[in-house]
Amino acid sequence: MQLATWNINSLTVRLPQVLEWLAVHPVDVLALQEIKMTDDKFPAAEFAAAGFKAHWFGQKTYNGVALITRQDAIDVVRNIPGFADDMARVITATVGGVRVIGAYFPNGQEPGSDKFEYKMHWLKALRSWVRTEMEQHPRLVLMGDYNITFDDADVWDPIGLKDTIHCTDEERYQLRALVALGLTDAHRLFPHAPKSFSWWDYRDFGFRRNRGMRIDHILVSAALVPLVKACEIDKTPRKNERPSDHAPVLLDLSL
DNA sequence: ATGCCTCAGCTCCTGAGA
Repeated sequence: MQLATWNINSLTVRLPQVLEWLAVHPVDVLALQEIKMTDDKFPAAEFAAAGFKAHWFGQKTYNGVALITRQDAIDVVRNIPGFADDMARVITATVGGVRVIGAYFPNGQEPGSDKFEYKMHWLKALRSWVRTEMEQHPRLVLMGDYNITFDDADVWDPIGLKDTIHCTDEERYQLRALVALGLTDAHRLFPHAPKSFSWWDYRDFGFRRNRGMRIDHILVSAALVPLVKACEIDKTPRKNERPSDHAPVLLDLSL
């Protein structure tokens, strides 16, 4: 079983690239973030023509998430039950016996800002949701754009970016608290080249200079850890003429 | 430096992203 997550920064613009990527990587589950469209605009027919089913949760202009699957997804839940939120950020479903949560974590903009406070509240609500889901689903994957680095190894310039957004102690504490529920960062189960990032700024040739961060993550529950065969960031789509600023992250499971 | 990209939208600028 193969799963992947990709923040595509507008599905309207990136649909051809997503379909092209799926043709090369026919994963069982692809979690998309920042589809940036209302539900009536979602290109379900195009995915169906390519052999994929889809569940989506969008909104106007911003945010929006989807799960693209080869087989049927069941028990679909949108956003975090019990947490009032006008932003479309989370979609959960069961695929092939695995509970999959695809999430677009808030950016937070700047420590101390209202958006940062919202990010902290959202992170606590998500943790509560993941805990609940883990109780019922031993096989669980939480993947998406976390907008948080684990530590300095995930940052191209840890000194210059110290205590800035995605790198603050508060955010990293919340990420560790998620892990403490019994999740494992699949990427770190394997050796990777130093400075393996999943996002690069569009500006100043960020990708060419590898000035990026690893903020897109795949966390797996304990029952899945022995089944993880590989976890890789695919930088190929970032080399497109009009790329997303994020690269997809792939997980290979013995399932 | 409030910018250097990129995208959406009540679109010739602004807000937001990260």
